[in-house]
Amino acid sequence: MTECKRSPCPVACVLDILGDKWTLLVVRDLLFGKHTFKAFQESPEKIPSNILADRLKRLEREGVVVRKVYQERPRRHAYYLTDKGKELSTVMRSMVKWANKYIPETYDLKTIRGMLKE
Amino acid sequence: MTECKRSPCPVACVLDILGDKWTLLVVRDLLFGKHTFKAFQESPEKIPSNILADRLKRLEREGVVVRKVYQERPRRHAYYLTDKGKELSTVMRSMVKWANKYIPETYDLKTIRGMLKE
DNA sequence: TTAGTTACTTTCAAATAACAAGTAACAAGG
DNA sequence: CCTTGTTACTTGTTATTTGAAAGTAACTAA
Repeated sequence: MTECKRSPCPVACVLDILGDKWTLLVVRDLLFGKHTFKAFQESPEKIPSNILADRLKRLEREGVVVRKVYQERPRRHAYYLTDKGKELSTVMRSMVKWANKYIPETYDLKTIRGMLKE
Repeated sequence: MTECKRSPCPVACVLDILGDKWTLLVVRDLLFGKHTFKAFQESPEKIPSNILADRLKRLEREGVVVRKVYQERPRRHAYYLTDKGKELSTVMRSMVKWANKYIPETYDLKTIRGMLKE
């Protein structure tokens, strides 16, 4: 079973998992304590529901996220980061540092955490 | 002039610039000393030429890259990272660290540097 | 019975990506 | 000169992905 990736470059491999406009925002929400489909949808960027469903599936397949039943009747699921997922916090923080330095009017992490809670 | 971004979240803003499968590979090549259109095309992931042209334009517009004439007759250009671009090395390194830990058979930075030189 | 909630899936036009081929501006060789 | 080669793109053309809206399933509560 040959794993089919573009190249053995770690950057390319990360981009095969996270290289799009939405995936890392879901990871951000998970890191900030959001766990349900609805909660992700309510974030300020307003991710379309079909894209969200697709990205959650992909993250689960990649072992970044696990899905757990949190309620029977009606059956409802919640999403959690695995250790692999949790360690993306370092990648995210380096991005935040860069953005705060070079992109005007971006909030810092604390402010964002506040925004997502409301 | 209201800047039109999805949200003031630094993660979202970074993804508006780098959130796709190719852009950060061009930045990687630049960090590793590649500077010409042809050199980027020769990297192992084989970026299509129209996508490369588009990404270089976008990176220039975002102030991550500058284009300089390195030869008149025929006129030829080379691309270089600005300070803003160079500081993406920290983001890239955090990705490499994560990939080396969680994605099997990814090379380390030194090996990749070697691959890109040949 | 009707409305509301959550977690999706489906539909479809529009945008984007991938692949192949073409072009411009020269240089070098025969 | 004329052809071949090189670099840096651009232009089609087709394939895939996206995004907005609407629909569905399985309930709960009024």
